Amino acid sequence: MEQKLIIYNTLSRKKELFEPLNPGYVGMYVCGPTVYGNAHLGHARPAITFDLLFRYLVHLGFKVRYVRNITDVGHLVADADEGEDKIAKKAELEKLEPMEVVQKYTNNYQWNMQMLNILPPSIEPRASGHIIEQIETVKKILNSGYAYESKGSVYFDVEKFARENEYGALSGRKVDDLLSNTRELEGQEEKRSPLDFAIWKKAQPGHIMRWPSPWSDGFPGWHLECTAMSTKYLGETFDIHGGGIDLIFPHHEAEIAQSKAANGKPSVRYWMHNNMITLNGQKMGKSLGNAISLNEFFTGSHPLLEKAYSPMTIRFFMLQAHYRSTLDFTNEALQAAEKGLARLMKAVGTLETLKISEKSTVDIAGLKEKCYAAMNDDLNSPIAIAHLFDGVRIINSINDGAEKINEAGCQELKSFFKSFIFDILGFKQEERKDEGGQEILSNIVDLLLNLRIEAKANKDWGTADKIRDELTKLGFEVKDTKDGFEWKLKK
RNA sequence: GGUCUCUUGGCCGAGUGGCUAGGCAACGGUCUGCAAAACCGUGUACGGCGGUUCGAAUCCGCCAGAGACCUCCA
Repeated sequence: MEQKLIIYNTLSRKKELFEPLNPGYVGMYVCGPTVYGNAHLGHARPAITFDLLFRYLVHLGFKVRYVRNITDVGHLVADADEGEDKIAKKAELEKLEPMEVVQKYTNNYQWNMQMLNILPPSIEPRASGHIIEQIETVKKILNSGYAYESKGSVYFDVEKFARENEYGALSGRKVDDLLSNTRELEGQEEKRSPLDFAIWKKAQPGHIMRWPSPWSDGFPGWHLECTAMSTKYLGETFDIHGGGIDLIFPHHEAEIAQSKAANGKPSVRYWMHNNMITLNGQKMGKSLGNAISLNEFFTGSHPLLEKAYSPMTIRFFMLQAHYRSTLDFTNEALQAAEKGLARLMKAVGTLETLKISEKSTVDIAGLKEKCYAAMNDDLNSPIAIAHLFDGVRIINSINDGAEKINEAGCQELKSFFKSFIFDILGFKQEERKDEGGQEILSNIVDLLLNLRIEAKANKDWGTADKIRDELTKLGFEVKDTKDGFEWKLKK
């Protein structure tokens, strides 16, 4: 663990040396998806960002517990007063059990993540499986005096909390500013202040997702699950909390307040946030209606896509940008990424066949150092990848005889190059899909046999026989017919 | 309206006071009967106008444009 990892902490707005609470161990929590639709390109960004962090921490020798939740309850649809949550609404539309909807999209998400070669987290807890913990958290917050019950719902008292604690540090917001900006929404008379948010919500009569609690039959508030589950699995204070930059306010700010109110101390030491994917300069988001699902990327079935893009192309595309920058999606950029990745992977193959020389003319140790330096500087994967392409040039130059490498250098190059590409950046060799392979094969055999007909017409019996004999050797049965040929593949 | 961020060569994207990533495309070369592929090589760009400085894409100010958050959102 001689590498010094620096990460950007959203809370301090500075790059800080990462030092875990318990030496050698890291606890990290990342906000996962709300499973009410297929995962889109935007979901891939935090998943890949924090997969990179997870992989790198493990590579450095840390023992990491990585928790990424599945939100399957509690998020309210646009109007807070309706009390109808996203999952239930979708269930109504699709005439499915809420848990059926949740399962379907959870499966889809996990499958997409697997395609992207994202390692499964250590624990993937579901909000619906932690209702008891969330009720306990509500009780703790009530006991600390920072929440109040109102008509069966329980609200977090933001103004009281802010008077006695720091509130808004993560997002840089002040309570006064927030108050002056608040829109008046209907049906908020249960709350003392518009800034207050529900930590327990009484279910309306028609609401299907509901659980008993001391206050009402209802469901937990939409920020509470992360507090309850991170505390349960990582402790009251833990190292890293990640998520999309759009979650900073109000979600993460609410989490900070809830944890402090419930446990009396700050919960998270390093806050990390990935930036957004844009499409034609606009944020890609489900609610904006411009989200392209990962399934659509993998199959090319979206009007905006010129072709299908493989999971590894998408992974490479994202890692070629820093996680804290916005990344603009275009077909051109994705196709550039596809070609670049192919060149990188090809060099990995070439690496296996390099000729060893007595002396070495290349500096492998320096290259390796630069790659680590890039990763240590707030996971600068684009720089690391740039250096790996220097490695590609070195490998190709050795292969061409322009440079030389000795046995030790070659071993070092192989081990570090592969560990960066496969273990840390998480790329994998993709097999070409064999879809249409049969059709292509068939076309090729037809092509050969048509050539044979030409040869026969020219009385070039040598060529004609050669084609038939070679095909036979390969396992084909070729028969001449009156007006052409027939063939089939034996076995 | 409030808060914040961004503007880099044909495209995507790093960097951030002097050493001027990388990928794709383009161009040149090697190879090849020709072509393709592959490989090697080549690119002084940082929105505009001022200022600070020996020196600025990098710091400061103004202007223009774009975006994010303020509401569910990755």
